[in-house]
Amino acid sequence: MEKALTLTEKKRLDILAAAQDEFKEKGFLGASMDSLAKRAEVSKRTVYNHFPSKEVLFHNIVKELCDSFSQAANIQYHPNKPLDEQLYVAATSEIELLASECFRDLNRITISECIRSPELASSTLEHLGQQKDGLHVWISEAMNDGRLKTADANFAAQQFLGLIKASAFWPQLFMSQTFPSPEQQKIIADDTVLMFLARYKA
Amino acid sequence: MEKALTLTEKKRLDILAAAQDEFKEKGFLGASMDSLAKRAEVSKRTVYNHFPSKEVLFHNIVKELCDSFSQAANIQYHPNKPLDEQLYVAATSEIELLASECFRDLNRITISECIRSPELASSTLEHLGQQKDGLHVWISEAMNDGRLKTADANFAAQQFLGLIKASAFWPQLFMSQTFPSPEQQKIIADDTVLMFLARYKA
DNA sequence: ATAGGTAAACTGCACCGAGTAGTTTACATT
DNA sequence: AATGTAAACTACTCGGTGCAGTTTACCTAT
Repeated sequence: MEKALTLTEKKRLDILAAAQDEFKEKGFLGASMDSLAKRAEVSKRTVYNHFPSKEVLFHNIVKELCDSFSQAANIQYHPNKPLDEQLYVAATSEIELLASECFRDLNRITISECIRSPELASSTLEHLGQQKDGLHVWISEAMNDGRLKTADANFAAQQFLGLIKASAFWPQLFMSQTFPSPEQQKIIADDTVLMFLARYKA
Repeated sequence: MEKALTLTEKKRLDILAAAQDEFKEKGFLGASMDSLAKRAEVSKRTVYNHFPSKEVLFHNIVKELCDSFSQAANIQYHPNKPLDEQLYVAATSEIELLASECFRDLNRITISECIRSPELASSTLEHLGQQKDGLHVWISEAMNDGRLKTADANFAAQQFLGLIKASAFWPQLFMSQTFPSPEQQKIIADDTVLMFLARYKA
């Protein structure tokens, strides 16, 4: 079996792709099913054959985007490796996530809707909420190991991510700033680790 | 002249108040002029007597909210006072800003629109963009004074604010978390200053 | 394997009811 | 008589449906 894309399946993918573009451009309310169907080069009726409503289609897009993350990034605590080295890996992989096209797409689509729809916020969060835990657990273990000062590990993780996102997420999302270059990314990662360890290193 | 609110002026204020609620609840696209007029207990015609279009009304709301900040918060660098004390004031006043009802209203109204309308983003930013400069200048002066390690003052200011917003802004905006209690606010401010000085103190 | 037939999917359009921003009309209050 | 009002109205777009006719996919019979 080669590509073996039945026409129906192909149309379905066309619709999903077009819907993603439409929602990304205009948001949920601004998106129009007519315009979306035209984009997909598909009859509107076909759209409704695949998805019963605009909302269902929207949630399909969100779920699809949520699932499209390799979802690794769960750093493991190593008692013997230097802390800065391990944290640098964590920072780099977080920046890489923030830089990835699909993650930025997901946020452009969902975040503005989340302000007025807490259920969407919590469902997306829950749908991909593990990577935050990764860092939190790492910090906990390093604290228990006596290599970091004891403190609120959750709060510390929030600080760590806040340092990164302040330069490599929020400005790009709302002020359409360009994403940091690889050199800038390295500075951000280095400085985040530096600052974090300056505060928490035992 | 006492309160001397002409009936026309009173209606104008009713309309502005109702519009603010409507936009805050439903966003620009979701808001309806009919519902808004009903909210203000005013004929729709009256709305259009005061504001020629939905867009103009929206921009009036945004401008009004922008102007409603006392806009102090511009901390002054004092070569003799302790750094932590001065920074603590800065952190506290930033948190106070983030906590203020009108600032949160402004953000609930504008931020989701900013994702798809860069012009609105830049115009609002410009309309209240000075308080960022305050901290930036303070850090610059402290660096020139030799009391902070020399570094990119802009980046450092971004880190400082990022630490605060990670706990007292973004989670509340998108995940409708409750705002930190005064005790939590104190922890955030303390820890932000602590971390910042651990990294930058000369 | 090829031809033929069937069922499912797609198309394009007309259409529905609801709701939109914005305008006009006709009445009521002062 | 003058002003401001509510209600009706315009011209549209929206999400969603019904339907008639066409295309595709697939299974069967030769």
